[in-house]
Amino acid sequence: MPDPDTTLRDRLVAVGVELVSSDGTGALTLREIARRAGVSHGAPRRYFPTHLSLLSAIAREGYLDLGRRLAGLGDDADPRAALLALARRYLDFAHTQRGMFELMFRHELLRGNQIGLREASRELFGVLVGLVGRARAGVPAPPPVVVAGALWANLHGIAQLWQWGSLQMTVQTEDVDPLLRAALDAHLGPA
Amino acid sequence: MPDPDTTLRDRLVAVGVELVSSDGTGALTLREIARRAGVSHGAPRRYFPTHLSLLSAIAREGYLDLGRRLAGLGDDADPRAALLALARRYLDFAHTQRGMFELMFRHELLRGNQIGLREASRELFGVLVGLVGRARAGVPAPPPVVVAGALWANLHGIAQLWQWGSLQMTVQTEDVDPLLRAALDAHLGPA
DNA sequence: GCGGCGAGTAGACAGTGTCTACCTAGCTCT
DNA sequence: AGAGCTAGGTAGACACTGTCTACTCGCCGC
Repeated sequence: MPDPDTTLRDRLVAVGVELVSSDGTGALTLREIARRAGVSHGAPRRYFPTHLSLLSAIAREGYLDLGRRLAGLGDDADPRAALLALARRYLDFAHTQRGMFELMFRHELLRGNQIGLREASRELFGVLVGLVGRARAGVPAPPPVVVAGALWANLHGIAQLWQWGSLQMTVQTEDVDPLLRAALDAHLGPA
Repeated sequence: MPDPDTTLRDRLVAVGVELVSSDGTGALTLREIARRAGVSHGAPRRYFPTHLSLLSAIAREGYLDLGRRLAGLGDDADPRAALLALARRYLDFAHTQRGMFELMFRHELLRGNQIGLREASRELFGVLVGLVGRARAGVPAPPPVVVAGALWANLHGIAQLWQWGSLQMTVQTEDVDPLLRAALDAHLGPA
């Protein structure tokens, strides 16, 4: 049911977001998106020169969503608790929004910086660096930016490996929380 | 130049390995592989019922390769040095074998356990657990298997994020080594 | 000698992304 | 008011993809 009040550009992106959520990344065909938006398969070309650019716009929506979910955590009084909350939300996003998460970190999309990932993740990373700095106040080395980088990588790796069951098989535990806590303790030092 | 001495099955996989190395995952078309193997596009079907199963066989080769590169590290006298070497080789593999690395961790391939990833990674993980256990001898908690899991995830995350430049942009450093050392120190405790 | 069969060919089919020619409603300008 | 232009979309072609099916050919055991 196409809403005539919104522009086709927005409708295409919205349809894509819904489609990747319900049917996964494999369903994100240019023609299928156009079909669900109620236009011919040539119409998207007016707004997106290539299929990849449309996918990028959809992925961008995912970054905005993730950013919204992690917003406001930087001001928490207890930086350590905030980091744990951030980690959980990150994992939860990866789990509940599988398709979108997969799309967001596709190599083809990120190469060439088609989407505003640079800006989106820089902001997100800034929050992380701030929290890490406060959580490790007084610890001289390594600098917060390095610890934050390693922590982000850790978080992302856990999300990735956990998602397809590689970790469940080796690490015998039914939820990620112990792993998350271990990672946080490791990077931030003992509580 | 098809070698008539090897079976078509092996030739297809070999061609795929070469192709993904030179032209990336996008070039791994069923028809192109068949073309380079010197057979018609229907021939692979005799050995691989579906395109995905052929890709899985190719990815499997990647796991074997990675396993070979990490082999022998478990016996090192200094477990910490061995872990650093392992981390570097893992990163080096991800960097020099981009296409293969990307292929190996595709969701579609891993879902359904088409390839022998379970076995391959379990063995690899065993080495990791052993090294972690020795490096943290005397430390009671958390158990080595959890630390190893977190460490593996960290390693993988660094490889992934580093590969597409997300980390270079935020963490301002030209090589990964500081990040690797920071991660190792974090998970293993101070040297 | 011959039937069966493993191994590969050839073609059809639906579906894809891209490109190009076309159409058409709505606007501006005289 | 009427001509012309253009943004926004249609329709079809093209080369390509993965899958499926009918077929052919050479080699084996009997």
